[in-house]
Amino acid sequence: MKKSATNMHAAHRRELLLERLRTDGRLVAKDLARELGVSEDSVRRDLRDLAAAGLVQRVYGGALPASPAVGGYAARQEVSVPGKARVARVAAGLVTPGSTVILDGGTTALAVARALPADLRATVVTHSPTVAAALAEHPGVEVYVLGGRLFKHSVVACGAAAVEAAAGVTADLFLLGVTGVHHEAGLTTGDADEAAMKRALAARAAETYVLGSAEKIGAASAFAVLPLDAVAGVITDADPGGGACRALARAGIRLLPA
Amino acid sequence: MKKSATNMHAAHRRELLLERLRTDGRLVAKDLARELGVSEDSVRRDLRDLAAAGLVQRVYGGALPASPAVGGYAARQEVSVPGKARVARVAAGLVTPGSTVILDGGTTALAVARALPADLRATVVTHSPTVAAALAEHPGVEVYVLGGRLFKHSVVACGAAAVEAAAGVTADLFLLGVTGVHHEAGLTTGDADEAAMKRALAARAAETYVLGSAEKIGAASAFAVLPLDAVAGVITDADPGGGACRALARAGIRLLPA
DNA sequence: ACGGTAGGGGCAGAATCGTGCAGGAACAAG
DNA sequence: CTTGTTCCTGCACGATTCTGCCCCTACCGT
Repeated sequence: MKKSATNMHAAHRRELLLERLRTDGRLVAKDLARELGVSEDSVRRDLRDLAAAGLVQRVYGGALPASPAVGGYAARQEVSVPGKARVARVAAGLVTPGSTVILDGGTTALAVARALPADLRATVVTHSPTVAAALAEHPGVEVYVLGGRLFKHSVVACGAAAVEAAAGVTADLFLLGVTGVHHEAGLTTGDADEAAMKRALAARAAETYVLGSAEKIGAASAFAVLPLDAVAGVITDADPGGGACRALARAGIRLLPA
Repeated sequence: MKKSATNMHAAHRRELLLERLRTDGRLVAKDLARELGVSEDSVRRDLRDLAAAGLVQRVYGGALPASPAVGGYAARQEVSVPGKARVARVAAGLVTPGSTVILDGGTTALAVARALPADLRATVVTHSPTVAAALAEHPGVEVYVLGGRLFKHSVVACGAAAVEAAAGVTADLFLLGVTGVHHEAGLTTGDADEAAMKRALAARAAETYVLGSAEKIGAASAFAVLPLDAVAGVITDADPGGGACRALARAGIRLLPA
């Protein structure tokens, strides 16, 4: 059962590699090995063959798109921000095998779902249909969807029913996506119901980490989700020396570089 | 095992394989053998013949779509069967403005979601994250997602929690997707939990219509969902003069041509 | 220059493939 | 109703492919 899914066929794995290349703009052999659940040798072999076929350009430690144009047309539905992928990869590393994780909605959380190792055995709770659909690809991950009224803008379940459903959950970790991480305004988002939902989720997890790609740092939206000191840390690819980051550091926030 | 389901002819099984390929984006010989109840050798032979016919691309351990372009993530949600689109259009026409509709999971239901008029004002309840995400594009549709454990194969919420969540819903119409519409076996699907969920949804709607594209008519899967006389009708693009359709008509089933 | 890391090749085990063979069911002809 | 044919299916066997690990060499960063 899990055998067949773990035992990814070479051809299919290469399809994934190419798709991944379009998404991230580059391929790192080490990460790929971990996330696909195969040895680095196999990834190396795949990259070698793909390079031989002219589909990728081999570089030390990984591969790049064969032609610069190939990497560009990725923007089908999401902005291919490499920083977001890095944040997602670090966040995925926080997920301990066997643990229960609440995964927020939004494009960054979706990237986290895709960055989870293919053979990871864990339980993921999410109120995002999009994230849930993505996790259907991970045979070892038990997925629980929280139901409720769908908030169309970010495609997540919100409202009283969703908050109530969240109350029945207990998790080790919550990976929270926001639109603003500000040293005074704290963590903010653009919708009141969404903020309440995120708050309810945070209350059900032992630890909360914020997915804070660079463009979020120093920004503030309309509705407060949580104060900064309510979370265990912020995962970000922003320049640690930048003003916004220093302000956060002064506020005693733990920053995890991505 | 039930003879009729196990003893399916090779031709029919290949139809299932092709549909499965469109759904999953890949075919794994081992899984197929287990799920279809035949030996791996037979699956291998089918894959070999399909590859010879140019319908699939053979790879080690399974098969991929013949054209690499249709194998990606996007194609997985694409409904490439024209008949399915016709069924979906007819089904979408059954949705009255202002009414409340329960929409099932699966590729056909997804096609229905996309076939709904862009300016439709209605309420849609679904246990499919994929369908919910698609409906986020419809600003006039109020979407309620039913939560629960995610059944990975068809990407729908199932289990006790989902059934319980469904109990709180009252709808005018339920558009039900199944894998088999058989004059004796009734409406069937491939998973027991999924069958229970569909049953729970049918109980909450005043009327149930079945999304029965041609390849489903006359087929039977392992688990019974409902008897044929429990539904108001079957929407299908199958030949009304065909044997399977005539058998259904003899059973008193209302067939809506698509 | 040196330690650490990545790449290439070989090797053994495991999984998969292709083929031949025999049993059984469906079907047509007698 | 019986018989012969055809097709499908499952099992067994050898051939092929894939994978992970080892070792050695080449390259990168300090």
